[in-house]
Amino acid sequence: MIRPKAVCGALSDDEVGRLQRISHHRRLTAGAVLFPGDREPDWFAIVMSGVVKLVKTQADGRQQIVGLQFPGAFLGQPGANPSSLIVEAATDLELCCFSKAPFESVVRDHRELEQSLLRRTFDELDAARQWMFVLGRKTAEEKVASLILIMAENAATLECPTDGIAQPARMIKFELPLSRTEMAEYLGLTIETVSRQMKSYKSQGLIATERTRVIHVLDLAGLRRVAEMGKD
Amino acid sequence: MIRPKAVCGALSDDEVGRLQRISHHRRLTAGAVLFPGDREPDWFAIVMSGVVKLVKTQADGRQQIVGLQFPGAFLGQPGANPSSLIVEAATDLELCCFSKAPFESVVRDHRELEQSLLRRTFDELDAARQWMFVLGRKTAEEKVASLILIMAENAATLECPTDGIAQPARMIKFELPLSRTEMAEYLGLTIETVSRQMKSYKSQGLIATERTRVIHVLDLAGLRRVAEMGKD
DNA sequence: CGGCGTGTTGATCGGTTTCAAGGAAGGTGG
DNA sequence: CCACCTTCCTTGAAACCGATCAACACGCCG
Repeated sequence: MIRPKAVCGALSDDEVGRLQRISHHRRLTAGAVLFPGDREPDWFAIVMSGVVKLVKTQADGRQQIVGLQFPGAFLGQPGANPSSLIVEAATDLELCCFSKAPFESVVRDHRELEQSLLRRTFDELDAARQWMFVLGRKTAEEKVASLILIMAENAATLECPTDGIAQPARMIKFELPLSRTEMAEYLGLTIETVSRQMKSYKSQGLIATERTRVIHVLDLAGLRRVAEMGKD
Repeated sequence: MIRPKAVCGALSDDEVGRLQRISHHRRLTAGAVLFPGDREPDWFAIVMSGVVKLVKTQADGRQQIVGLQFPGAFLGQPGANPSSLIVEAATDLELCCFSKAPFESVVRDHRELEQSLLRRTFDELDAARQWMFVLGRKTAEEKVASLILIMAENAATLECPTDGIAQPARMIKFELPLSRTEMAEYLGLTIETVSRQMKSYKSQGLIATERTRVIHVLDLAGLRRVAEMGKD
């Protein structure tokens, strides 16, 4: 259940009911574009399952993924200036969608929702800044490890919502929601460098892989160490 | 006058009056630490003049500036989870400060203020993501040019609040609020690389400098071109 | 004058990109 | 079921950009 993680976690049951009445469920397949980024979106959504990527592109074709949205995340910025951001399904997706006008009217009637939105946006901002550190100051080796850790953390909280990745004993195994290309676009690297780093972790016994997309984290502490300070 | 740019731009005169009654003016000198980042701040502020830097640091000493706050910006995140961010005066500063409890009570009574805060935070998030593109995908040459452009834009809007940097004819001259070290920390580069790029722009006739801190932008369009796609 | 902080310049090194080729997985049609 | 194709990923060699190391210049202040 993802309600407690989503914006609606701040609401009472009957308020959630009102939201549900104006919501509609939607399924999308990987690669689908939710918001093309060139016009004002007229709807919002909560991610129920799957992963969404936020992409900045430049005329010459360079792309940078500037955010990933996991289940529980809110898509769209009610009342904000439009931002040129392409929002795309990284995996198959389940969404809980709201049309612009009805949702905004619910927000008007429920201040807690707006506050929840503000808190969530502060968290997003913090995550973005954390990632700016990764982009600006970490080596390729540290970057790729950092990304795997984020994915592992997400996978762990999805399976076991209470305690995240805390308990050390459990085996961590999950499917990467990103292709090598997407990993590179998130990390500010090339796919070749990503590939080489993955190989290096494998030979160090930190991870193992199945079919390139399924990751076993064999040495979580070791991976953390690498993500923080490279091979030293 | 910076009121229209700040959060209080959304308020009526007497509401601004109420804010003013709970505010106190503060001056700080460059280098002063506003929030050390290790404990919950118990106050907020609006930047009246000067530039504030937001810094992420790691145990091994690596630092990344993850945001700059210019006049009109709001400091602090009412109701957010604490984030480990060091907030520091890049230049001498004038602030309009609010204690936590009184400000939050004004926010409770004035929803427009909260909405304004949300909109502002969406804008911050957008700026952070824009900068993630710079950090992840731009070359050193493009990075430094991008930074100079941001500074120029800010300087222009400060002098002439109405129209930003639009008019092409006017001479743009301003003092850099950042040292070479800080520029490097914002760009994910070393000071040497920043220095070399500046030299290169000078020899290309894009900029001129006085005493290393005062910049004349001689060819704004050229600088924009370089910031977007390097020397091609 | 000498010392210190800040910025510049030069030489060299190394990590990452680039370029190029090969391999594995999955889908399609015969 | 297999040949073929396409896409994604891996691997290798070479080139290059930015980092590192080191020395020097400049302004400032005691």
